[in-house]
Amino acid sequence: MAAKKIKNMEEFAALSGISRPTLSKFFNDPSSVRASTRQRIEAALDRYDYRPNLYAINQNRRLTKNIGIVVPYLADPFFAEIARNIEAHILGMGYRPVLLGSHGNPEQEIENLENLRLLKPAGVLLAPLGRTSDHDRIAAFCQDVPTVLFDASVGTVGEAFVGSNNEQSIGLIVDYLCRTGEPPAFFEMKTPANPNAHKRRQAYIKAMERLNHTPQLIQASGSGWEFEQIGFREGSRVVRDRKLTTNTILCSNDRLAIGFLSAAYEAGIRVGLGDDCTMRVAGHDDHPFSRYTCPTLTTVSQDYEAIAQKSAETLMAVIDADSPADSRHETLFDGRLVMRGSA
Amino acid sequence: MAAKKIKNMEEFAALSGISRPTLSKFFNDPSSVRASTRQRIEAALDRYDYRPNLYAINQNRRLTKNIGIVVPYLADPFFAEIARNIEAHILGMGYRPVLLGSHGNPEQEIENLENLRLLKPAGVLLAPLGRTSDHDRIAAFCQDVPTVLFDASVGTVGEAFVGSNNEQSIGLIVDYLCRTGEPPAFFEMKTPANPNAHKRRQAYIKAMERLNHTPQLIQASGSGWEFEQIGFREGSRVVRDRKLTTNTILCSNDRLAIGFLSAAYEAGIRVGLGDDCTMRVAGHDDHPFSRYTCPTLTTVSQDYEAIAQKSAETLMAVIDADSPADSRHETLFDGRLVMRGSA
DNA sequence: ATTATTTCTTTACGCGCGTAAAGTTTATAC
DNA sequence: GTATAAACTTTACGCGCGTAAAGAAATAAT
Repeated sequence: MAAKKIKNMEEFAALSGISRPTLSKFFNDPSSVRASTRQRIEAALDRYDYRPNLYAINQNRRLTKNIGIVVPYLADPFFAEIARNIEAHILGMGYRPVLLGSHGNPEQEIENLENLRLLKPAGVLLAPLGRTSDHDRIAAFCQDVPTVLFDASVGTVGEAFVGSNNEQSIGLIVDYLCRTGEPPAFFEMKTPANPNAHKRRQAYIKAMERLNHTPQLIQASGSGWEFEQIGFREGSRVVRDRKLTTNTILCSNDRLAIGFLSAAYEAGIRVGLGDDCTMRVAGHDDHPFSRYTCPTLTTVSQDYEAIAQKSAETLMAVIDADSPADSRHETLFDGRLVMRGSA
Repeated sequence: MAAKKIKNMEEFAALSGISRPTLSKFFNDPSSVRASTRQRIEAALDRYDYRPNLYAINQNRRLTKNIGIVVPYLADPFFAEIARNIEAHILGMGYRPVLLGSHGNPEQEIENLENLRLLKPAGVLLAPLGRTSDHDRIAAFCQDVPTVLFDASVGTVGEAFVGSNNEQSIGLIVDYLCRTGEPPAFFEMKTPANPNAHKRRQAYIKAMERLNHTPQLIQASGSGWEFEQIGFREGSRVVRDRKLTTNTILCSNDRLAIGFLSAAYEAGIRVGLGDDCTMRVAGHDDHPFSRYTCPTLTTVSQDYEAIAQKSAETLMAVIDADSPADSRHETLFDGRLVMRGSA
């Protein structure tokens, strides 16, 4: 990599002794040129250090090699983690990931999509906000850009959906909790930001009825994405009132559970399985922090890596098919029980 | 916003009755055209729904309106939160934030910078990995692109640095801990990923000596960015061995403290200020989760918003000056003591 | 060696926009 | 009302690359 600064492909062609159209072919797909010329180009490349102008490349392309990734909330380690996994897969497939967070804001979500549109992406992986999303505009976007939804769905929008099987996973942990102690009450938000919450509530009710128990819902007020705070506030109320008919709480997600555990601790209530414990708490998602709560949180894991990989693969399939698919494909991954100290 | 799809600015010019060069001026700066024509354009804009092609715009510009934001680890809520704040400021200044995470990987960090280079950004806000960063290549990047470092510095690289005043903040909490109980031991990583860690260690030693106490370092082995895990592992060892000559632990950062608290809980040691407590633990950063630990974590807050705002403003100043500054400006924000339950 | 095939070079045009130059219209000043 | 400045229109070129077409060169097949 010498000092020489190279302005454009023309100049690099002159210096490397390869015609510009051939270079252009090479940069679009190195395997599309003869092995011998490829070597010559690569040799020249580390002598002269040239990289094609990104804007000029994409100007004429109808579609770029960009893949948009949109998640509802980047400061939530769950999404940060899944985004990280997806990024890696996108890169591995020779595409450029562009990561955007919606900050829990529907308008930001739409703006992210509109900004992505300007990038002429080959496709988009979208984890929508859910209930608060602007459904129509998301649908319109999916019409124009190949889009795979993950984590949460918005109606039947998008070419495909990859998520977790809430019925299975909630059933799993309800079974476990009932088998090992009192049947759980279900702790959730009254107006949850995420559509998975609805499915989880229904799955909870179904599982409880299957086991001949009466479902009991605890619904926290509050909105937004400060789940821990909501879990803490409502959790404090719950343990103070002592109106519960059970000592076991199943939280709709781990972040609520983290807040709940904190509230229980502050109230001097010992949570867990020990003899001195008076309460059990379980969560859902296997959030990165759930192994460091006090006590450590029993939960159902979502397979981040599997969801990431399947999402990326599905999008690639849609892009390669390039005609809008005749059917909308749904992939739901089963959860796995993660037994820790809290239940 | 009618159906009509518009191909390019030429076409929009014809439909709106405004010449293309004037439109070009408008899109680059709406206030640069007469108010009356501006209204005509805006009226046409929501009749026809046209947006200039991003790639064509940027092709001829030497610099774009892009601002790169690079953080070492997006799955760390601290960085996610600060990135979120910075993004908002960048947008408010009429620029386009491009957020990239380095996943704790120095090569990824360099690749992020190289990718940013292709975007011809007006400037970059970089929170470097620190010790493991490729200093030379970061320095080379800063030579070409106006860059402001934040959170952690790399030598004296970059046009400016915005961070926190570790000497003040560590001094603050050491003072507090000594005033209210036994002087703290300092819990940190032996080979910390972050250069702030070194400054904090030195600040701790200095503060202890100032108060005529003997510094005591507890250094956890392990590398990477799984701080909670390292804090948990080493914390378990510390509370098991009982070699400590003090009941008070000051952790180099909140994530270590979170792991430590979890270890203490598992070991049945009560942490906090109550009569039944045998240990105090404090952290540093006011991490988003530190208010939900058990007990809640006493710490020193970094002013996320102030750091974000100052970083963005400083970068703008550097960009507007457009000549490399004659001096490197450092801004250090003081920490604020956040008293919670753990110490 | 001859033919067929692949890969390359040469030449040329277009993408959508920035932007400069020269001339024309509109607003502001007197 | 005229003079002057500001803002606009018209015209034209360039940016760096994708890509098509035609011919030359290198490789593979016979």
